Amino acid sequence: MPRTKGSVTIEDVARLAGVAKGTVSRVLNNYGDTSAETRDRILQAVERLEYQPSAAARKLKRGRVDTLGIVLPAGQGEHADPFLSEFLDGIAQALDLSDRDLLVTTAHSDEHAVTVHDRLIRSRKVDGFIVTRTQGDDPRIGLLLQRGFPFVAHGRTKETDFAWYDVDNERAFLDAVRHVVALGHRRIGFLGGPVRMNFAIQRKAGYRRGLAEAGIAHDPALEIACELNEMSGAEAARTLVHLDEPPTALVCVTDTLAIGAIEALRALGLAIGRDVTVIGYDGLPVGAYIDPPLTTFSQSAHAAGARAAQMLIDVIEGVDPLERQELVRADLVKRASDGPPEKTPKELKESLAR
Amino acid sequence: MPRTKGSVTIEDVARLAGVAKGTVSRVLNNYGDTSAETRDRILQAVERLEYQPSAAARKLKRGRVDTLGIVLPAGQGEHADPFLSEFLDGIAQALDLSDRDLLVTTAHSDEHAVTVHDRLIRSRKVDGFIVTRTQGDDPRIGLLLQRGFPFVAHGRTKETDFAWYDVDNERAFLDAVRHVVALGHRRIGFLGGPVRMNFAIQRKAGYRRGLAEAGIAHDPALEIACELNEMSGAEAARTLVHLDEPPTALVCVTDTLAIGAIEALRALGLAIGRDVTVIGYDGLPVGAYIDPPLTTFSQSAHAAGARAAQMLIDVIEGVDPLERQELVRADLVKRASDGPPEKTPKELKESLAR
DNA sequence: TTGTAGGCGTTATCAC
DNA sequence: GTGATAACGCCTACAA
Repeated sequence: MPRTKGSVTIEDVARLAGVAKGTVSRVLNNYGDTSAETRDRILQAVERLEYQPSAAARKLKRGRVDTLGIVLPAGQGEHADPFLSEFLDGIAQALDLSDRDLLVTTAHSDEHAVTVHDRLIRSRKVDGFIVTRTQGDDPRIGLLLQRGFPFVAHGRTKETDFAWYDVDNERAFLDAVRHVVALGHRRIGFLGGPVRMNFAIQRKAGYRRGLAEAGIAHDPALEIACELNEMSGAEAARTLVHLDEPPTALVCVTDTLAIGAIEALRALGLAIGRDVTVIGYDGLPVGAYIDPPLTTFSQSAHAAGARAAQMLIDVIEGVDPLERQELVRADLVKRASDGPPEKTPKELKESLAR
Repeated sequence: MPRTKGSVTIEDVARLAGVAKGTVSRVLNNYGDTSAETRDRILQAVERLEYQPSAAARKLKRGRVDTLGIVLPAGQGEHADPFLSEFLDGIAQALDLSDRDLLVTTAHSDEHAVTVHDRLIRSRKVDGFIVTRTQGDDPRIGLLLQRGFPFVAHGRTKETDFAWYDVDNERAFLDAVRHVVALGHRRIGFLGGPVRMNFAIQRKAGYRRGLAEAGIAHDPALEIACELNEMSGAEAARTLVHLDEPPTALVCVTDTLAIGAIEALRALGLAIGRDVTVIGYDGLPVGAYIDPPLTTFSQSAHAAGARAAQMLIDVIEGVDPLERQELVRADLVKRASDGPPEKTPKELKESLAR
């Protein structure tokens, strides 16, 4: 039976240093009222025994565990979400600087996610949560607000009275449309996301604003709501390109959709960046390795994770959540999947007919 | 009604049920010596108050936290390792079934990794570790063995007296060489990994065995040790292809290297799968989206994570670690980056000279 | 400046 | 069967 081998307690340290455990505790927590001499003696004992306070005992007394929690969507069909990996890495990096750790759990549905958050709160395993992929009306956030439990959301929701870190989605898609319009496109398709996702709503708004700004009439046929996987993107691209007046540019709500679209269009013999322009969003590393390399908007998942973690730490330490709301811009990463339209929609249509 | 403040304790439940807290505890831990009547009354109170035991207090008494730990390499240069993401997802899935959680930390060097493991052990935040990317001589495993702390390694080391889950790396690379030999290749390059990594050593052994089996003389110039990123793979590919007698097939120790190699070779105007065959290893989803889709060996990182987690749980619960050692096979995932050589090495060389 | 003691929420060992 | 009560390891008033 593997058991925790004789872990050193504060008692051991006290004995070795010849003081009471209370004194050891005070030194370790920087009360500053201990004499330099005993202080040194205690620290030396700590060093020698390699003493570290038990997280559990400490928690019991102080009510903090120095652990942040995150509940991820369980991997759908073996494919881990690359955005989340980078986001996690960013969190871990920020935590490393603050001697805190990250508890990771997964959930396979919205209700399950709420259950898991609740369990973690009640078992007091974490001090706060980072919530990702927020929805317009998010039950997790509802729970957290109701419980008064610290958290930071990556992305806003309808209600916004809490701490969040978000990308200016609307602005990014406005910029995307401006970009393709500047290239000469007038017929611009939009591969959107599930309507319950808040970011999908915001990005669609940006797309429409871009059209309006350029004086292009909005055509509902050019907007498709997709699931967030390649297949869905491929399907949507095929649908759009077979319209009577197909778009010469596709603005996609995520890189994953864009990659699926590119796959499908190439299979139809179209030259990406010349026959059809495709623009993604996320700045995933994968994007650089597909053919042609994907032009996209990048929000640095890594930076987002790191910043969200730090914001959460602040909130846990008592900062007003409303003082921790940050909106950042996504930047265009110009690669090779965009370019001036070499065909009119009509010519595009004809080239497919052959 | 769940109150926002002051979490429910066992005391609250006891009071509501009109019993002593000891009794509540016994019911909750299935001692089975309680009368059916009080049992029901207690469970009802638990339900009503939505009581959940405090993990910290429980830990203090029982010495278990129901939390597994993993220390990941900190993301190098913004690129999260896709293998690890899937591995994590597998762990999470297994844990979901057992009401345990996963504590994730990162380390930016080998020594740091040891420090972090040590800190986690001493602060008793986890019951055991999953160790990934083992090295031939691994300091983390040294520490864990010395401390007598439960762990499972994904990959073996020199010493193998502990629980591990590993892929038969040698066999996979033997198979890889057999595969390209069967296609007609005789000049076969090897993009290896850092020599301290155990899997790199094993894969190289498989490669050499494959050559020997086919009666092909081993040429040291065809073997290159790379770092595990695209750039390194690209560089190695360029070096090999510019040899006097370049290889017509490249067997790569990871998909990441293979992807880098493909990038570089395509940039030189070579047709992958015809001029040069490239084979990877890992079965990363990305591989399916590059051009051409990467032929690779798949070990299902997801399955590995799930299995490793379950093995660790077994070990924590007292199973002899030596009874938890598993070797699995990696299977060839045939896509389109391999094929019969259309050029001899000499012709390949000439086509590059132009 | 330092020692003593009570309590955080559980579980386990006693009595009854 | 069930109720007290003593730990578990730490922090922190309070006393000395």
